[in-house]
Amino acid sequence: MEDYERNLNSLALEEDSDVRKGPWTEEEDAILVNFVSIHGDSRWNHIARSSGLKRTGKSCRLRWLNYLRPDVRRGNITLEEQFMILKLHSLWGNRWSKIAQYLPGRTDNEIKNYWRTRVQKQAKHLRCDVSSNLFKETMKNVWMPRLVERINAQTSPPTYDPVESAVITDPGQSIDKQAPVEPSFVLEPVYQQQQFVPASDLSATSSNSPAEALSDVQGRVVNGSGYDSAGQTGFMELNDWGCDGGDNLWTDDESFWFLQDQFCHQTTSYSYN
DNA sequence: AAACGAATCAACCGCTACTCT
DNA sequence: GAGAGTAGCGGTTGATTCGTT
Repeated sequence: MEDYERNLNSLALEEDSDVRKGPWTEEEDAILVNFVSIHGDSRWNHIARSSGLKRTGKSCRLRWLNYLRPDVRRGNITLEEQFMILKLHSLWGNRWSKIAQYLPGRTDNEIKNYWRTRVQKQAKHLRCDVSSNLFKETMKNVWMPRLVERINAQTSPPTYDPVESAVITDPGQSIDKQAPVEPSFVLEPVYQQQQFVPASDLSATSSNSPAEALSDVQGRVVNGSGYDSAGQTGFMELNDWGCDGGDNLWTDDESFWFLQDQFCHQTTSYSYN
């Protein structure tokens, strides 16, 4: 009996040591991409076994979803995406995968990381809890309006080429081929004249869809048909409005002191016409 | 140039929900 | 309806990168 148990344990150890963990190699990536192209992106345990990859199905799935999927977007979170994350998080909380559905190409992992590293960090600086009403109010009344301001301040609208279905940030330069094809929403070119609702209304909305949520604050509804039958939106063609990837609300000291000042005095002095 | 701490993000883990037999 | 297998989600960890001294 003891021998039997010992054998079982050693077998388990063998199996454990046979499973690869840690960073994926290019070779593994290539194998996984190949198998997914043949078998589709489901039945991950089957893919893991039949591909010869010494990975778990779970690991394969994660690698595909977060990295290898062709529509994964790379680069910094844009101001518009930051706004959407704050807005949707205020509606749904830590429902990362749900939030990610409305930020095409962004993964739940990425959004979760963004929240933890940027947003929670600011909360820590301000010595308050992210779940506190005070923090939520600050986000609603200060940070989100601040984001809206900065989005508005971006001056050069992109050219949308319906033929290429891609955003051309500079007509002289190459087209961003990563841009989603056939976006359901396109910001109107006159967005610089958008009228924004008062900051205090930002979370007062009962809207349950991101398109509504966004239009709540933009005042001006974006073009497009909304959601497909699966409830998935094509989102807005918002990326790269002349926003170089480093443009981040949370990283400059000026923002921090500004926010801290606002936070301490609990003033809400924003209004939009 | 080196050392160190902070920030970032890919990957893992545990759990729950769902599907199939 | 029960149980097994699998997919998906959110929390956490740890390796790597970046910035500062």
